[in-house]
Amino acid sequence: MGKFYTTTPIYYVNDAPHIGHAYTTVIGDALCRWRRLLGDDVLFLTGTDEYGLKNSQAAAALEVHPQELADRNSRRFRQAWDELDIAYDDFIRTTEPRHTKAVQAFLQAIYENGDIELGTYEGLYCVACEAYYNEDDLVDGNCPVHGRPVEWMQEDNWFFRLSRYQQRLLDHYEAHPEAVYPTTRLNEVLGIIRQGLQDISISRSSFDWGVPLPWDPSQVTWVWFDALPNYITAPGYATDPERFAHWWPADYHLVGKDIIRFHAVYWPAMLMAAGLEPPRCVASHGWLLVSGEKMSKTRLNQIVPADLTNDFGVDATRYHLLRDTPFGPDGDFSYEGMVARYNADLANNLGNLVSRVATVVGSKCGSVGPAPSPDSPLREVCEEVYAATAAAWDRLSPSEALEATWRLIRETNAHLEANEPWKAEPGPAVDAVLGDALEALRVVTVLASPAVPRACAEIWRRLGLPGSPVEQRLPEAAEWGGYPGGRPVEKGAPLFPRRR
RNA sequence: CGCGGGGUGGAGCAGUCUGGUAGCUCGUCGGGCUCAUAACCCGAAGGUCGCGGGUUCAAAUCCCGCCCCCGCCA
Repeated sequence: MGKFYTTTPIYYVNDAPHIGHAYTTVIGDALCRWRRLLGDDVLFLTGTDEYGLKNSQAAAALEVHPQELADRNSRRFRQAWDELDIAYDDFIRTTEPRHTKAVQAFLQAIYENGDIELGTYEGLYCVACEAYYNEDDLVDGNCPVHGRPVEWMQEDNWFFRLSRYQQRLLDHYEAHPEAVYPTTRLNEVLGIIRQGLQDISISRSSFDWGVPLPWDPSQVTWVWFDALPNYITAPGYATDPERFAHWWPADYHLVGKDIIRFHAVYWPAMLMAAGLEPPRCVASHGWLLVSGEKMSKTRLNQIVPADLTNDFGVDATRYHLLRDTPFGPDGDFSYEGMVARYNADLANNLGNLVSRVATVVGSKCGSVGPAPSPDSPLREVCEEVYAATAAAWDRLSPSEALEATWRLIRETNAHLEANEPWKAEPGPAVDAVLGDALEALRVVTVLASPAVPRACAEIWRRLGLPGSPVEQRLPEAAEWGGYPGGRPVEKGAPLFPRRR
């Protein structure tokens, strides 16, 4: 089995977690859970981005030290992920010593390769963006993104010679078109590169909340140049070369479409400049919109994960994020949509199937689950469903993976309907039908466990199976006939009570 | 201006690369079932696939033009 290293962006700590952050993180978590089922050696990394002018200013406004604000908000992200059952392997904070060490080694390597040089930067600067603007980019003299006044800034800065990497990046993407996903984003990235790359200023002397440049401690590293290397810090760059060699390059950097430029243009060039391999794939998803609008603090339309987990539960929240929005385009989140999806897929299909099977096993089999029949018509469905589910996860399409898995639930409902075991006298025929249903549920429970881990563990238990779904290994665990029979089956309360 | 994406039954999507009965989920209507969380199953209605040309025996699918929506240009 292979290694599988996947990252989420590290989240900026001047903001509280909302479902946009949760969306990326849940996708990464489910994907990694899937790979663990396949037996892969998995490293799933998330964390927080804590340096930079914005954090410094946010802290000043609260009259606390930036580190204190970072501590406070980083904890909020951890809590949010705990509440969503995110099984990260490492949670990195850019203010940790291990990261400082890695960033400085990384910068030094690029510096020694001659791709960081001194220059002068002056211009109109938006503090919120931490970026300079041309005058004609401004809207009414204000930042086009934030609508706030810009400031005239001038500094002697260190520049990364990004312009030297234009051709190498194009060559890289020609050789590895799979390195940006989906293809529409690759086209966008190629467009950005072909339009010409400018050298970028990577240091700041105007404030000190950042990683000092190793050769010029009067300057701190620009926040993006410090943030991106978190992906190499965690697997051990500059601290554990052997471990780093095992994990790098990353298999997936999951990112929102707004930061594709940083991840698919700057970051690969930075890695090349430091003599490292670029990531295997930068996978960019769209935004979760709320009523067609981007979530933002100023619009006050942010939805925090706890709003949903308190109301619907952890599994339902995870399921909705994974199932409702295809990976790639923007998706629109709505409460109504979530209720509809919850009722249709979780309550009416999965939850109700568990209930009806358990009830009939109770009345016809004395609550002892019979074994499935080897030649069940569901057997072929099960094989097709596994193949489709696995293929969908492989192409980073959780919504399709779940859609595929749910087909087995529908077919099982139909199979029960066709045989009506509740009408028949107890006996081998009834046993076979119910054994088939139990077996289908067993497979569903394994396949759906990356998305809805709690419910799947509970169903597993109610079926009388030993261990838990996460201990199973694919593809064997999806092969027909794994339900042993003779196990006590428990009815239990509805897993997903119908809403409204 | 340029670059990229999108426009498919009431809603949300797939199909477009590799032309050839337009598929899925939800919703609606009719029927069945009454084991189950008024859930489940079967069937039906509903689309000139943004518009106009072209290529072809045949186009949602290829080509040309246009309209509308969105994103990128930090």
